[in-house]
Amino acid sequence: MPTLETISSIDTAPRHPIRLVANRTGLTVDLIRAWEKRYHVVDPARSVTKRRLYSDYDIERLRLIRLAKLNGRRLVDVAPLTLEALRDVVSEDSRYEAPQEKQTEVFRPSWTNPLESSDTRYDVDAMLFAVQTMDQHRFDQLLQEGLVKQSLPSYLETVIGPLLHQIGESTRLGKLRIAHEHMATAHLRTFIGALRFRETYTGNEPKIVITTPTGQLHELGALMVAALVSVDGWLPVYLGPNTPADEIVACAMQSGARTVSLSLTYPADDPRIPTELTRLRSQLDQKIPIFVGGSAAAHHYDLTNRLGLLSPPTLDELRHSLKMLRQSQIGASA
Amino acid sequence: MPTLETISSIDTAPRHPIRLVANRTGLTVDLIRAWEKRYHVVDPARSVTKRRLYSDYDIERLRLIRLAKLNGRRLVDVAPLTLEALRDVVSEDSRYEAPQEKQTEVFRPSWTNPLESSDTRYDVDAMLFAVQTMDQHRFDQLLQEGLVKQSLPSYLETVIGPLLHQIGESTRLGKLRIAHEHMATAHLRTFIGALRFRETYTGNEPKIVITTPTGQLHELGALMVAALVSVDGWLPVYLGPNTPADEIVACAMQSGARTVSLSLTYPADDPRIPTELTRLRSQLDQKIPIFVGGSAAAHHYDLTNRLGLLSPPTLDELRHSLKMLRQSQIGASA
DNA sequence: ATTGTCTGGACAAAACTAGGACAAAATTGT
DNA sequence: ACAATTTTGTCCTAGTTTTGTCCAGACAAT
Repeated sequence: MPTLETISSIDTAPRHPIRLVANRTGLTVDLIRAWEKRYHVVDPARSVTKRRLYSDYDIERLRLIRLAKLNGRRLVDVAPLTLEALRDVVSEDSRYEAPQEKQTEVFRPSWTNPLESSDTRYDVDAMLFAVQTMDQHRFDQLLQEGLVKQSLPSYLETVIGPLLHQIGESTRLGKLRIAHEHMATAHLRTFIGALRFRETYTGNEPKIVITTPTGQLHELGALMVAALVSVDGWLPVYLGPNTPADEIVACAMQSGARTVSLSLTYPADDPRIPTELTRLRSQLDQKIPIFVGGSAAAHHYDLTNRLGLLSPPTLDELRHSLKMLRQSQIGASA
Repeated sequence: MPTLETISSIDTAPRHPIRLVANRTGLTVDLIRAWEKRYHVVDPARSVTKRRLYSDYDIERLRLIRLAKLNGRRLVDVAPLTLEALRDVVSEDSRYEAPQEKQTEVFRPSWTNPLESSDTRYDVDAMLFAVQTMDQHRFDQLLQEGLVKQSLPSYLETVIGPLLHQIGESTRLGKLRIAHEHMATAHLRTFIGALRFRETYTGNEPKIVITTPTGQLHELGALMVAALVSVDGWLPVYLGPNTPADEIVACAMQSGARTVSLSLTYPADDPRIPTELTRLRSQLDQKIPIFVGGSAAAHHYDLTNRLGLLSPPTLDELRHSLKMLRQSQIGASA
């Protein structure tokens, strides 16, 4: 069984000099010594000539204590804790607020430079094949791999979007069974749903209500939007599919959302769409813009135009519009 | 499980410095002190050097008072309230346009289960409260916290199950809006969906097809089963909701599944249920047992009995049946 | 011989406390 | 509608505690 052990076994053999510990933990050499002197945070072994020798265990502890301090803990309180207790404390704290240390954006290539289309087409084909053979593990693996190759926005636009389209088409043409489509959809629902929790939230983000109107049961488009906007510092209030206009209004008011985004896919000509959109626009504060997207949005161009709804043709344009909106509304903070 | 603590009701032990409280509540340090000075909003313990030390209880109070203020309450009015009274106030406010009168005991559930400890009831209450106030972050946090306190199976049975039930009931009674239910459902869909990926798979697990039959659109019950069985070494082939019998059969055959599990919730008396179940049983290899569960399974007791379907009344019994099944088939094949 | 680590102590910056000042915002009175 | 009053968030000062950095002289490592 090929597993990588990270948690349980940490080497307690003392061997690292203090300089290395400083580099790994982000603390200064002086500080490590001061902590030891004052609070016995660690008790490193010594070489024959009294040099401090730290174990991996010590390093992990120091790392965690530093994080705990960033979250507002006092050294006195965390110093005597065991490694496990420290882990608990840090993870508890991190659930409340984003860690002060912003993640380095090294691995986020610009979304203006998406991968070669041939690459992504290959990816999508491989995914379709995994679906067809009901190889869930492979499917998941491909999804994960595709994600690390590029930024989340471009991934959504160049991989997930086309994949959804292909799955729909293939099912319609009989290349995939309904069961295949179901499995893929269920899997993607979990996968995309988890994407927005890759971001950390501070609580100050402007909110955006995301859903689909009554009659629209396909939620993956809306979910993609939720993942997308969370990258740009919005907090999605995601309601799933099939939400009546009244409820969207109530939700927007209660949550204090700045805007609303709807996704339309199937059926494209559902007669409830005009009714619901009209109702929504009339009941919602005029200062709150409404975005309409999805493959069926084009069918309602006249309507959205007349109601003053915004329908950016691509996810990229949606992002751009949201950025503009955010800049124009720098104001009250709770 | 390193340390199991009695965190269930809020800890009153003073230990947090003011900085951490500020981080968690979103208030400034100055403000916390000002509130204490003027209205004795909290009365933190002191360290030997007069530093303020706050308890979790204090933090929760401050959090709620902040929410109450955001809803327009005056500090004078809310300052002397107890935690419970504060909850009621905030909950009432957050209902936005509440024409209904004194339903102050909103979330003292009439529904009680002897197996359920007061701990988990408290958890579920807190979750419902988070849903009602549309505090997604808090909701997620509570879900995560609840999970680390116990094993996944018991968590599903004692927390998630009752939570789903309560959300359904509260919505039916008008205590929650549809928007609240949607938000909670969407969030839980992501959360529960991710649970089964906590397990590692070797590829040798027996497979189980999990879905709901045509007409049953609620998938969370089925998803819970998927998470549950993955703990016991099954590989769920999860198809989402609303799968026709033919497709279930095709999926079971292609994937080589050993068994099938269906979840029935709403509508309980859908006429398609007997049709679909009968069709499924007749087309599927008789050696493959079919499990039927969910709150509506009881409505079809006669039918399931007649068809030879298994309907374990609890998740625990389902687990047990699956274990038996697995043992008997391992013996038979090897 | 140069560089790094050790101990112990000194010192400065940051964080906290108490009390109070002040202005913006909300509420009340006219 | 306007002014007076109250409420509320922020800021200031001055003294204390906590925490990070620096220094000096001795010794060790390369």
